[in-house]
Amino acid sequence: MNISDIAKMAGVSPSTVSRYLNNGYVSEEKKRVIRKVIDETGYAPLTSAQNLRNRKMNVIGVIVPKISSESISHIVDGITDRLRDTDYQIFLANTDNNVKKEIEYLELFENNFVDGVILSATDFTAKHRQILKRYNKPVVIASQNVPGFPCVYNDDEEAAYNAVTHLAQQGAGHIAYLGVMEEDLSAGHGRHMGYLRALADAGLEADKNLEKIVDFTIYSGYNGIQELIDSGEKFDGLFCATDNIAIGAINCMRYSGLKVPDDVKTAAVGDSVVSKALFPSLTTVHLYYDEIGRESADMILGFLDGTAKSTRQLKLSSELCVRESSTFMPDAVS
Amino acid sequence: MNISDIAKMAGVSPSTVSRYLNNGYVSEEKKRVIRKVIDETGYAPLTSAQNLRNRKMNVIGVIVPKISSESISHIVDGITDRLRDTDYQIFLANTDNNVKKEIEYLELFENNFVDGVILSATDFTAKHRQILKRYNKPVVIASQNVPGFPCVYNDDEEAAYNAVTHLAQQGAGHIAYLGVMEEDLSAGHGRHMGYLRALADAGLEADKNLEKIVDFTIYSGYNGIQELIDSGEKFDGLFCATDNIAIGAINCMRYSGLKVPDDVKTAAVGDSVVSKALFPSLTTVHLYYDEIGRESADMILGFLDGTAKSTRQLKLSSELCVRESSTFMPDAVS
DNA sequence: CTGAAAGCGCTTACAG
DNA sequence: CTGAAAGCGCTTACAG
Repeated sequence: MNISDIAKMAGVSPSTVSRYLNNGYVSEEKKRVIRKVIDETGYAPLTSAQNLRNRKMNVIGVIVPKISSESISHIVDGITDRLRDTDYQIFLANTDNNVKKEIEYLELFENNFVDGVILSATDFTAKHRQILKRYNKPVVIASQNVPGFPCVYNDDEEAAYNAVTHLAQQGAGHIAYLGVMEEDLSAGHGRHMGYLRALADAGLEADKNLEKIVDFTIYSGYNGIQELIDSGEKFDGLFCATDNIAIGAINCMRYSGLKVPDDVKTAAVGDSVVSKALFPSLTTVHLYYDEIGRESADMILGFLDGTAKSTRQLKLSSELCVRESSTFMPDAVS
Repeated sequence: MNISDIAKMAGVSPSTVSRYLNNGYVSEEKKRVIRKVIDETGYAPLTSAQNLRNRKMNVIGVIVPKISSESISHIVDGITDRLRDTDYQIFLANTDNNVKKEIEYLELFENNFVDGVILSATDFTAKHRQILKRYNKPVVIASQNVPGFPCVYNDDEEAAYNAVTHLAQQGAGHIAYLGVMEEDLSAGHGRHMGYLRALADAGLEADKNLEKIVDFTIYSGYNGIQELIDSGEKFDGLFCATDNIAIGAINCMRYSGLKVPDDVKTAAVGDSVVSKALFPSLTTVHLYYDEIGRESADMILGFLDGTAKSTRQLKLSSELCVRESSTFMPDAVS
């Protein structure tokens, strides 16, 4: 069932059917009969033929490090949302935190499947830069600030700054830091910088012995704070680069007899769904990941339709959510 | 840069280049020179032309209700994993729990983009059935048992049965139920049935007043148990259809002065990442969603390569994870 | 307003 | 082992 069949059944030429389907320079009479035939047959043009002919896929490639991550899935939700009323579909590529896979997809997408790419990388390497320098399709980097390339990202520095400043205001004088590797420009470097700047502005001394680099898991947070406790260092505040790290850390502190927030005021960044439902509920910073997705999609759409000509960077703000872990413990418990 | 350009540069015909790229019935000498040209130019065949010619997309469509859900993302992880070493890519369609969108994608995929579909629906309607009855591509239903159609699913009934039986063994005599709507065959109907069967087998009486239908959110769990408490009904056990419901419920009980597990032994289904890190940690049933993804992908691959000819249903087992919420409260707390 | 023709880039019988 | 030819289904100048 192709366009010629439809044309025959409708008693017109394939050109006319095509015109009906596209621009629509067709007489009302023929429109009627073509519509009828299409309705009856359920005909739909074959996209691969259209793609070949039009050099257009109507698909956006979305490369993400891990789909089973709350932040990533919200980015994807945001993209989906923005693309909803367009003709574009999403082609999702999951790299499983594997930089090699990421590069492969970038190269695959350059000649295939998609009209543009939204890339959420954890680590933007020289190789990334080299490929994107001469990429033949528009690319938007979601959730990371990469100067010189189109990107949409959170102000991680501000997020951390606000959380740590809040801890200081709550009376914490020795605020420990549980973060992730600096190579991660957003969650790693950015939040660490915010932590340091907040300490400085609050007149507190930075202490390398109170800082630990862990990874993104709950367990890693648990172990990280355990080491700190075992080392004998004293702290009355704790800032964690992510909610998951904080969840693990709080759990460990509880089993170690340290009370949150009484002994250790704690805050993190992420505002994951559970952060509100934890006990104590977690003071954390809400990052608008869905906005990142929406704005990234919007930006790529701009490049695709020619509206946006020059490169651009969009930085989004965040919102501190003060909860029990830095303030007070509800009565019911004691 | 197309196959003819490459052919000219290599001094051969396009047919030979094509053969080099595919079957490979080419002399060693020409292979060498073609390889050289391709390496230098970075040429890659245009997929849309191949798609048109071969009537093959090398893409699996994956329709999911919500990507920002832990179980769904694990299904997607599993699919990605199984497809890793094949030529297939994933085309992800996010329906946002909108049945209409689900139908639209199903229809879209019938003539476009993909060779086969993995569908994770919450609600399998008559419309679904009607479309899939005469679908022209293989479809596998992930995470739901739909007799007559290929599917891979959890034994939800068994999962609930084991959890509730465990609560009874821990001494709970009045086990409340916080579940989701029966239309959801898996999380709703299946787990409810398991709950009822477990009560019966434990010699406990089912009590409609101890059952509440809520939705999938933490808040809904909170409110559900609040209503139950307000109604004055007494219960010393609680089974929740999902972890999130349990998280909300436990939180509510805490604020209401009910101790978990001392006053109310609690269990759920899901084994989400946080369930281990909650306080008390949550007794729950681990469902192998990644396995569902892997097996669904495997099944569709079987249909696509012709290995699998007849329809089939695959039911996966689960694993009860006993934790604090049904057993004991660690010392550190009291 | 409409149709015949050409062509997008690829692959695969077919003939040699 | 290799190349010329035909064709996948569509769209868009072009001529009328």
